[in-house]
Amino acid sequence: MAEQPWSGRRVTLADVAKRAGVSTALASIVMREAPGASEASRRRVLAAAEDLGYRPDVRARSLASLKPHLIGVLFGRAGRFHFELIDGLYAAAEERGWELVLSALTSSRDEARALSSLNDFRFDALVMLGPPVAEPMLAGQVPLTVIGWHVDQPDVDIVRTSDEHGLNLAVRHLVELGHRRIAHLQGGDGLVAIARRDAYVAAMRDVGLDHEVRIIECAGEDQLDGQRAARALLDENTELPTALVAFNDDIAAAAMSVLAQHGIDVPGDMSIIGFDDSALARSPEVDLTSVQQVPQELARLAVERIVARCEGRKVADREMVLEPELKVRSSTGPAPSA
Amino acid sequence: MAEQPWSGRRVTLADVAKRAGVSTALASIVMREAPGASEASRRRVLAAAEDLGYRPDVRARSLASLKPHLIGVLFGRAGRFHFELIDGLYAAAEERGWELVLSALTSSRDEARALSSLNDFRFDALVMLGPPVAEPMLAGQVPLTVIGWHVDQPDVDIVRTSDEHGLNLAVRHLVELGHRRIAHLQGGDGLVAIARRDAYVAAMRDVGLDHEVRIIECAGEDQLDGQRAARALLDENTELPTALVAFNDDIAAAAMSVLAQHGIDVPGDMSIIGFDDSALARSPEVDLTSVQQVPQELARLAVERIVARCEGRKVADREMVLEPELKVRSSTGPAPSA
DNA sequence: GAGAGCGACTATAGCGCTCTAGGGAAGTGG
DNA sequence: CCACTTCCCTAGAGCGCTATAGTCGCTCTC
Repeated sequence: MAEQPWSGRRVTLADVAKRAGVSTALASIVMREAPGASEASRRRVLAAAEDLGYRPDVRARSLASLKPHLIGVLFGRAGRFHFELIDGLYAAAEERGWELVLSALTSSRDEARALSSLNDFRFDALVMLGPPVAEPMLAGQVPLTVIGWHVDQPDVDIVRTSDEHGLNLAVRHLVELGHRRIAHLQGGDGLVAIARRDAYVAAMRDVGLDHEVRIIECAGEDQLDGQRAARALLDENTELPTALVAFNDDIAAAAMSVLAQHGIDVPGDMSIIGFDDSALARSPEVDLTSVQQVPQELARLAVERIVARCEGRKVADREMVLEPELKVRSSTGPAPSA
Repeated sequence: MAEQPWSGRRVTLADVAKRAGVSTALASIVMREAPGASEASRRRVLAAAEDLGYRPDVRARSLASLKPHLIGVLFGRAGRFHFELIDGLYAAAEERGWELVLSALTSSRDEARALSSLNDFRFDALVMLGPPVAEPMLAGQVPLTVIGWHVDQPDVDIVRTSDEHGLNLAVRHLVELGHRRIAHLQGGDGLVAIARRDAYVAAMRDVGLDHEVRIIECAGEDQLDGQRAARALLDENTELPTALVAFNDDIAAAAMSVLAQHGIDVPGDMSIIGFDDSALARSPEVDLTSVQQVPQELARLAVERIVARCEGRKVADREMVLEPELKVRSSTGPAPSA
């Protein structure tokens, strides 16, 4: 009865076919870039589609097709890094004509819930961005790719930046600058935070500074957490480190500003290194030396491998680890001469 | 109970119908809670569905149905508040058997792009969470609801918290405590920031403190922006305000910690009020007086009104404005006696 | 000249569901 | 006993697309 005023009938494949004077089957062939159409009709169909402003209906397409070309994406509260990952996923998926179906993990919506509602779309592969869990349910039941951390389960594809390599670069950079008392600001007790902490410890051992290992724990990975940790460090009244390697850029920047307020010069008195190389680190006011993660690249690799897997191609290694670079900026400098 | 839902052929309505010994039509009636099934068969079908672990295929359902029961959601980089909105939307939609289709707005994926990919799902209503734009495209073409800010266009439903009322509460609370020099920390130049700033100015006028209006601009709405602004304020070397009303909790908390480091006691020397009443404000270490927004409530109202609109019911007012409460905590106190 | 092969196209059967039209059985009223 | 409901229920036609199995001219080969 109440006719929806906004609903002009949608343009369908049949409309396009009619206008181009071909069958819907042929129009379909053209639209999905399948072989079997002559150049002439290909052009005609494409022109008709363009004229009518035709866009295929994802629901119908994925229903009818054997492979829906749908990637489910599970994400948590998106910090900047996660958000850029999503951005990258969109770009990579679009490039291949795949669609993304997002599902959020919130406090009141756990993994099972988010998954089952995603499942109602019948995706053919799943990407998890977070929150980092050690054992994703569904591992092995569906092609699953985890971006950003390591899981032990087999049958899970992993794409991540090497924390080991990143922290190695950071520590070595500092050592080369003459630092020895290098502390780590750990960002909470999440899987990633632990991995980076362990990587820091390993890196310190590598350069023979086991005995200098010093870990300062933050409650979480936000700026406020970094501030509190930095303040706690100053209050400790022990000998200060000459360099700090933080879990991420937020914490590093927050610590930096606390130090500045206490008259501690960066990098004169203390050097600081972040992680992610986010926009924050790159901003001129902060100008933070940081281990670079390239979310677009991680996303691209993840999609590439999902597509490969869905097409039945064999995938070489289950875990792809990108070796990050260290972006050196003005927050690191020579160790103060004792 | 449930089989492995992700391996092998999926359970369809036909399977459920067969097991229950009824037609798919009847099974469908039961599954979508339509009238026209006896209690006995209703129970039988439900049991069969449960046994098989059946979940309807959203694609097929929304394809076949006249109203897909799909709500498109456009969101930007989600801060805590946005994320809680999404959470609330899920809850409200689920309650009514509707589905959400999320689409992210990123730097490289503008409104048009995000919309057209959403459009491929043929949603029947759209919710925008951000970024706040003054004139959403698609206004009037599709039932559109904007959560959290005001737009002038007709044909757009609006659900938001009253900034006017919120800042009025904040200013009045401070005035009652004896404050006169009340400044505002403006969070960037977004639509919401401007609205809150104007609301602050109006509130000051209301209490006859026009001449005390003082606005401190932050570059954005993050904690770091708040820190910088607070530091700039202290550096100004002018008479300090005795109270600060911030754009949001993040900025307020950041300012608070800067003040603390400068030996300025909160609330002894200066009172601070935030906005959102986020988890941050509620945390015991921060314990910030804040204007409360209830994202779940905003989300619920939005969904309610979308459903109403799609069912052809008339909707009373185009704009719903929730009057927030002020949550008083320990960051506000009597003005220091001059 | 009969078959075979090939490229370009179409007919049509689904995909998993919704929903209208209608069927049969039981209940009601004259 | 025959309408006429009412209540359950089912058949079957789509929704917009994909994909398989053709059809239809051709050219090529022996």
